[in-house]
Amino acid sequence: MTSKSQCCSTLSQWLEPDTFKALSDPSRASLLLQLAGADGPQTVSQLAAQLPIDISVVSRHLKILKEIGVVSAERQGKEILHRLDCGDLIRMLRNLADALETCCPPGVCSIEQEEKKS
Amino acid sequence: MTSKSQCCSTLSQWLEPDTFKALSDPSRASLLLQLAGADGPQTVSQLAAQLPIDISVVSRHLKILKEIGVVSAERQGKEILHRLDCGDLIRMLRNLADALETCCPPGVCSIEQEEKKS
DNA sequence: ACTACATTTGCACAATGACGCAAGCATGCA
DNA sequence: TGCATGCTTGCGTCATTGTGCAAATGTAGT
Repeated sequence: MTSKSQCCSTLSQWLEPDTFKALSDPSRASLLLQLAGADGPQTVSQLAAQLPIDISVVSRHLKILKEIGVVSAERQGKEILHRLDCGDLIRMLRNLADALETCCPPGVCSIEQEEKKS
Repeated sequence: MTSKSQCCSTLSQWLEPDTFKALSDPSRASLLLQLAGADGPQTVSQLAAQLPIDISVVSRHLKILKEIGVVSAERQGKEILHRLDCGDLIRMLRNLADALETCCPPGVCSIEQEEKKS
């Protein structure tokens, strides 16, 4: 009923632990960076060649990234091409930022509220 | 030199595994929601009372949330008041969203690129 | 059908992290 | 100084997860 409980439900909607967990591994972050930096879709082998981990591990990491929808894959002959597909992630990040801003605007949740610091 | 490598460095700047790791735990997400829903700063005891975990665990979770700067604390007598302080997080989320959008605009990284689907 | 290449899966192991309990530390009050 | 209250830290335990190797699966070409 209050705007507090309102913003809280909106916030919980975007505070998805599973998505954050998928992004919390350094190897997976490196994979995302590689995909972002490449000028075309990349095979598992190509991605594994740039990382100090086994190709089987890369395969598993890519599976996790596909599950949260930031990477999409497409078979092409013997190879499987991977590319970034982060439209959903971008929307989620912006919605979360908006929800946080609504929940705790500057001067309400931060200390500056009463200290008027500096 | 290319816009690809440019966006890639910007992206890596905001793809911080530690921050995501801190947000990837359900108990910590609950704590953030509680802080967002409360109308004032909360003590450790108050927060622990709403969760099915020991107060010592809550204390540790709050420490992690303080380390990434989404929660700030202030001693008041025997109690320690916690509040959301998510300005930095909001900025990080928006910067990451912008970096992702620059790196992989619709039609470049997603499959729609060549399929022009539907 | 056989072979070569690309990827995934089963298995074992080590590292990490969440958890509860008990003890320790800090603050305020009698 | 002694005691009660609020929080943090040390320690042991258990579940999860990242990892490599080897075997299995899938695909294309001979």
